[in-house]
Amino acid sequence: MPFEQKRANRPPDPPRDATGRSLADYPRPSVAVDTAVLTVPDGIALSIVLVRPTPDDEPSAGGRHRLPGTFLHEGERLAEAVLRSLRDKAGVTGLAPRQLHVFDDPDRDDRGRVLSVAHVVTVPARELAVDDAKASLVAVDRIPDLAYQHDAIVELAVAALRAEYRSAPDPRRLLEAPFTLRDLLDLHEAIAGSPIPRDAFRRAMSGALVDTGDSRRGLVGKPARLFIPGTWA
Amino acid sequence: MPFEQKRANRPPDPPRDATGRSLADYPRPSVAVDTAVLTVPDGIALSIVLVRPTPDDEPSAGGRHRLPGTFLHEGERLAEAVLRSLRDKAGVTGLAPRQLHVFDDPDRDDRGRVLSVAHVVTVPARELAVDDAKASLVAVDRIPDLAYQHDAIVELAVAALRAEYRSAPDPRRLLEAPFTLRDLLDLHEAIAGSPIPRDAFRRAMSGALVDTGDSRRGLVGKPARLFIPGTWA
DNA sequence: CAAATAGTGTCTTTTAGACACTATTCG
DNA sequence: CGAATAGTGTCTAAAAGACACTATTTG
Repeated sequence: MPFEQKRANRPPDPPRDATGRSLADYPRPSVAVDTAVLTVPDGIALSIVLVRPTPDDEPSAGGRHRLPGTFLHEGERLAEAVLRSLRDKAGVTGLAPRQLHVFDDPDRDDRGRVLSVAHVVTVPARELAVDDAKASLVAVDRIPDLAYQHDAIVELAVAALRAEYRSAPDPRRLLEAPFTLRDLLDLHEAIAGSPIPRDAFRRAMSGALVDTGDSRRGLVGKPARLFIPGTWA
Repeated sequence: MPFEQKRANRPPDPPRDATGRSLADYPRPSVAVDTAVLTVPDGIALSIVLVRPTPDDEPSAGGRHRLPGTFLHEGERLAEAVLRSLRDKAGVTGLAPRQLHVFDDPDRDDRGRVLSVAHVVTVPARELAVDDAKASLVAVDRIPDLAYQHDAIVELAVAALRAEYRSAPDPRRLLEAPFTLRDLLDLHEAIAGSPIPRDAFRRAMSGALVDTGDSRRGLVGKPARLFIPGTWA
């Protein structure tokens, strides 16, 4: 590829600053986004989308799974890049990616200096359509060894989600309202990864929920009341 | 400046990836670091280092104060860039910068696309030597309007520090050990920005402190026992 | 009716704040 | 001694877990 052709893909040279230096004088690393896509498919296990290894991967990936990611395009916001990278692997829209951390290890990628901005998004299972040829859904306590130090991102993502769910009933709207307290308890136990006492949970949540007055019948037993999240979650 | 000379400052072209595309084909934004340097000078007010406006600043700075920052150099880690940017403005070493957030607004800087990675560092007042010609120390509840949306960074930095000090006596080693419980209380009140009940604080902290057996005499009153932080803080 | 699930009442433990008290120093 | 600061004991209120009980459904 001739040099001038490559150059055409670069952003135009920015104006000089007051000291006479252009921003082009500073080295510019490539910037990537990598995203932990979290969901709770069956009310049982907190799970994450992993992209299957492909022959196209660089050697440093070592045939391991990785998180979905992409390079930042020109003029693009980080959140936009995250959503773009997820459209093909899982038909999801309307998400709010949250930043976790910038990984800046110079030797993380074979292909040169790449800064990776790790993100987390949370998706209701009903809205997640994973392309099984490209990716798979794996419970977070069954994660294999990942490429590009993506294991660290998974840890940060899970910790961030757990922290959010400690202070509100359903801050990421994983449940379709209205829901029963049992639905909510199952969700919280899946996210926390540990059992939560039933009655204490009930009272802790009741202040943040609005009783719709309706009920839902199960297979057996007393019908459960249906709630919607209160005003502040 | 001739074109070839500018190019010499750029990083060497990285190798191609498996799809035949070079990383140079992706646009590469400039990357900056901006840092909230927090300290508690007199045991009274949580304060931050602000860089005075200079005639060299770009128009978008609007003559306002800003946080210390710099552009990322070639092959440099983000934390290294943070420490380098602080060496001249405040003679500090041995700090552990923590990332807060990446600001990616495309219009944030006049000079082109700049990603800014916000950081926070916490410095004991005794180790901070602010060059008064370049910067000043301002209490966080007296912050003027800042350039480059740096106000948002200050808020994140203060919130991060407050969260840290809610769970440990002195996680950032702002006090020189050994210290009295009064020293520690004053520090916590300065960071929290609100009064803390004396006796409850005492009992909450006692489990995380080790009594040295020594005391320190004040101007009047009973001498206070001296403590050092326990093993896990 | 029994089994299963939903929901409540009450006890205890823990924690934090309120408040009053004791202890030791300086002038 | 009084003023000032350091440190403790105890009461109360709020929150959380343990546990047992009641309530309502299906089969």
